[in-house]
Amino acid sequence: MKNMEHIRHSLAHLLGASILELYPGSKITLGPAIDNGFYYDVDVNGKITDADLQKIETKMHELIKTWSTFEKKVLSKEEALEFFKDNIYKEELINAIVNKNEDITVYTSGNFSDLCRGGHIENMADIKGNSWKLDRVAGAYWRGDEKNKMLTRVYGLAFETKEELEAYIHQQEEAKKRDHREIGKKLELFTFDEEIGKGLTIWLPKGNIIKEELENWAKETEKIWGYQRVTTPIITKESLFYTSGHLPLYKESMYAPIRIEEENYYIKPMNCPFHHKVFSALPKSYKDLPLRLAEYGWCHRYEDSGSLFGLMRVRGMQMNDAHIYTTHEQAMQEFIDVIKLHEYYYKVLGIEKYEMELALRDPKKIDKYHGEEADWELAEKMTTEAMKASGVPFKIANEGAAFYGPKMDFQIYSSIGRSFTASTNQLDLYMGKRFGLEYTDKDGSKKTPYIIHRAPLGTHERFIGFLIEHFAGAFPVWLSPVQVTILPISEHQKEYAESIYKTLKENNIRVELDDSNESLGKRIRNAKMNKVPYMIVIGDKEKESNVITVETRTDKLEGITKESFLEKIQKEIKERTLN
RNA sequence: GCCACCAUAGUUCAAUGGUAGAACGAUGGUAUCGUAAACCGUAAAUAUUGGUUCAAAUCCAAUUGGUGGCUCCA
Repeated sequence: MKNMEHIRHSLAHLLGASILELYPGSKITLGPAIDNGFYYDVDVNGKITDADLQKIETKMHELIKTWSTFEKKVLSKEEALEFFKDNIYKEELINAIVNKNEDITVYTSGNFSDLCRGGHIENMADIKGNSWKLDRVAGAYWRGDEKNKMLTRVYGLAFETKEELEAYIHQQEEAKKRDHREIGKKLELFTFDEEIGKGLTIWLPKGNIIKEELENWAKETEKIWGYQRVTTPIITKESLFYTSGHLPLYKESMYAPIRIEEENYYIKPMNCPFHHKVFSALPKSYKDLPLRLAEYGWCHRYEDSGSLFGLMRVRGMQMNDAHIYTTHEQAMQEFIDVIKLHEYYYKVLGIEKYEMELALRDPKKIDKYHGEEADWELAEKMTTEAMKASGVPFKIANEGAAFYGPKMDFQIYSSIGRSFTASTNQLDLYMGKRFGLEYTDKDGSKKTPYIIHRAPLGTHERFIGFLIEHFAGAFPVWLSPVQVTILPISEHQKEYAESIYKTLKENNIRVELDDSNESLGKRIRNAKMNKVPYMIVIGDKEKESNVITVETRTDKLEGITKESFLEKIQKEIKERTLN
């Protein structure tokens, strides 16, 4: 794919050149190749909107005819600064190159020269005219820093052939059909309301079934895995968040305080400090550890309005949260157990291919992290070893650690390709000290527990958003809002249909009897569009033979009795079988 | 939050600055039907506020909400 990268990079040059011609006085900055094409970030003299893309594309087609190869030239710092004298961005880049003691190279094709490390196609004529197109306009901060000026980024798609480009575009369109926002609307799972507020989910009855099923599963599982449930308030006096250290760091993403009786109360953005208070409520012995405290805590975060995204990024969220307080000796095993718990959950949900990311400290933001160096080193060592011991595939990221400790994240990608953290498992050697938590060890000495923060099912908002896309709305039986639809062909079979409905209903199956005034074909269509896993059509044949025909999403089970169907579906629900 | 764009029945879409329409859905009725849309009728909308104009869904501004990115993040 080296060649593809060269093509994309060359096209970025062409894009930069075209923008300069159409918008004289603009300052071009950086234009790399990316996974599906290329972009160029420009400080535009004027304004580029989506409607202008065609114009730029036309210019590119015009210019490419005058380009052939890229000529390389090495410049001295002075020459380079002179060459790019009106461009402060290039000036910054040149100084950075000089600081790294690298050559300053400029590549020229046609009458366009750009500061560039190299990596171009040999001959521009080899790029097929219909294998690329401009895609969209976006904003991007210079050097990715929000304190800097926002530049205009023009994205382009580029592939080796026209067919590949079309296939990519087609695939993107298909992916959009899985978008949880679309499916959520069609299947009536959730909604938002302007008057209630941005990012505050309204779970409709059908979506709420999924949420509750997931919750029940987690409660059942955590009980088996030795967790105890607690309930803590959603608001607290501000001092709690000073104790935790969250307030100075996260104030911006917390809802403003409620002032009452001359005190400030905050709505909690996370549950941790509350669980620490549960720990310290009663004296603890090493015999009490590991102590696993779980809660479906209601958290609210005032996220930037621009970053909200369907269910994947919301302002109000219910987290599958728990904190595990351990002795120093137990911490590693507990961390591994949480990884195993993740594996169990993913297996049941049919999530087979995944890679965990172990987020360590970012050396560039070392000030962000609290606590002692020795604890950090230990925590990073322990988590790395635990990951290895677990056998779960993972990669290390030297960024993204929480301010109190390293974390293992499960990254998911939305149907349109955005990435999110779905689950998390964090080792914290710091907060225990901060909250003055202690337990009495065997020898009578007081020790600070280590804390594991974990949410294998993340927030249910995001996790269900992910599951909607994962299953494309066709949930396994146990999660399906409607599990069975019964369709009597005509009024003549209504009574028999009702008896089957009653049997299933009495056995806690989410069954619907659709005897509405519509044609059978229409009612079947409705059931299929609603992704109902089982459909039972009742006609005279069934009524007389006292058996039923059950259709799954893919199969047809003929002539089974309602008793054996009930047994089958109950088993599938109990075992949370995928289908 | 920042850059760009978008906003018409519940939904998906129409409508040169000059009478807001359709389909599905909802609802009332007719047909009682064997595997992905039966037929007839009814109700229902220009996000909000202000401005330009003889006249605004259409032009302008602000607000609200959404979309694609950037930054941030479960």
